[in-house]
Amino acid sequence: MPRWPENTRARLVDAAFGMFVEQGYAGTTVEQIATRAGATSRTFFRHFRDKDEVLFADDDELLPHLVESIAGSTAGDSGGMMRAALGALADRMEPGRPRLRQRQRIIEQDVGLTGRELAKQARWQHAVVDALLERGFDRDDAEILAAIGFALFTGALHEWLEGEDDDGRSLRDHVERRFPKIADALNRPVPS
Amino acid sequence: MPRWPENTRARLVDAAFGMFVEQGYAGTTVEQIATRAGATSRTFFRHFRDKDEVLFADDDELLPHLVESIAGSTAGDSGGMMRAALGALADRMEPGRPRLRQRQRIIEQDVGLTGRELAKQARWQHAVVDALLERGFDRDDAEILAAIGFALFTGALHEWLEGEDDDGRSLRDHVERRFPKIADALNRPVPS
DNA sequence: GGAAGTGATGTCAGTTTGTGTCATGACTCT
DNA sequence: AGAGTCATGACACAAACTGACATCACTTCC
Repeated sequence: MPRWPENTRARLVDAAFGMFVEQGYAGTTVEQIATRAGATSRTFFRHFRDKDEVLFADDDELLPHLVESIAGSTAGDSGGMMRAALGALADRMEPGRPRLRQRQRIIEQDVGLTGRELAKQARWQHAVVDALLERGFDRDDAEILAAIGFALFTGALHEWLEGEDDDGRSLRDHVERRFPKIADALNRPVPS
Repeated sequence: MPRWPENTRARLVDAAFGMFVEQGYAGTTVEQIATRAGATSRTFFRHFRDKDEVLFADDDELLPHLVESIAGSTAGDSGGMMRAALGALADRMEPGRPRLRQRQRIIEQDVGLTGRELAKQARWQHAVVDALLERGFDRDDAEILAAIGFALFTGALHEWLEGEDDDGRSLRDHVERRFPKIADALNRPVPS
């Protein structure tokens, strides 16, 4: 059914990651990416709103799962709930470590990219707050819970990305290690 | 001693805010800003790295005060310490409400600007973590405290910005109202 | 008091990002 | 076979930046 190469988008993503790693983000041109992928810069911009978005486009797949984890949780307290939800998220991210590490290094090169990553996290956090509200928490509690959860998760994520591939420590391990430290902020009963 | 108008930078900032309010961020050109300020776009880019930065340039003045609040705090527990530091920060921001509100509305228009604002907040949060480490907290505690503090402060900030100028509720009021909600996460003794 | 800096600004040409518009040509459907 | 679809290419263009050089009021030093 495909009339065209069909994987153009994937080829563009691969080319972009490759060139960003080799030449840095600012040092590579959309034109170069497109050429390497056998396409035109015009085609690049049809697939991705801007040069940035090639790094963020496939990111939002995980969010629905996270929200659903919270909506469908059977834990009795907020701590168990966040633990289960963030653990499941960690499991889904586990196989992507090499690519995520690459991506992380690219993003750190550029203030704009860093900002966009944070904006994405903020969107996620907001979605989690909504899910918690839906679940019956009041707004202040929901916001604090989400803030703590994300602070914890991003801390764990960075530690995990800095580790070696064969260090035997999963992202889930990193996440769960941190939970006891914040136990007293996370021991509220889930509203009935 | 000034050989040139000397306030070029300030004129550029004023022109930029004015045009962003009137025509939106994306809808105004650096050329237009520069012309309105009686300058050239080349001059604009000599004062500000990008079009964005005219909105963020003067922002980091407050950070040193915040860090110093924490370094010099005499409170005995983490809650009192954060309360004093964030309260002092709120006081310093109080007079700037109209401009801050303008700025907020401009930033909300654009994903990139939102991201940059978040990146700035992250830098601040990181500086606060460092200050807490310096003060003797362990890293995990410092990160959680800073995360909670910023979540609380930005929530209060948004509420305050949405209020009327004459509603008699200071930013400090908004901040302090939120403290009791998170008491159990903020009752750790300051390490000796 | 004049010569030699100094430093913010202007001018101009060029690259890169991003968009609007139309053409192309393989593929689908009837 | 003919009509329509649709991802892509080609071209032109605006706007965001950058590098190189010129200017010219003012300072400094002799």
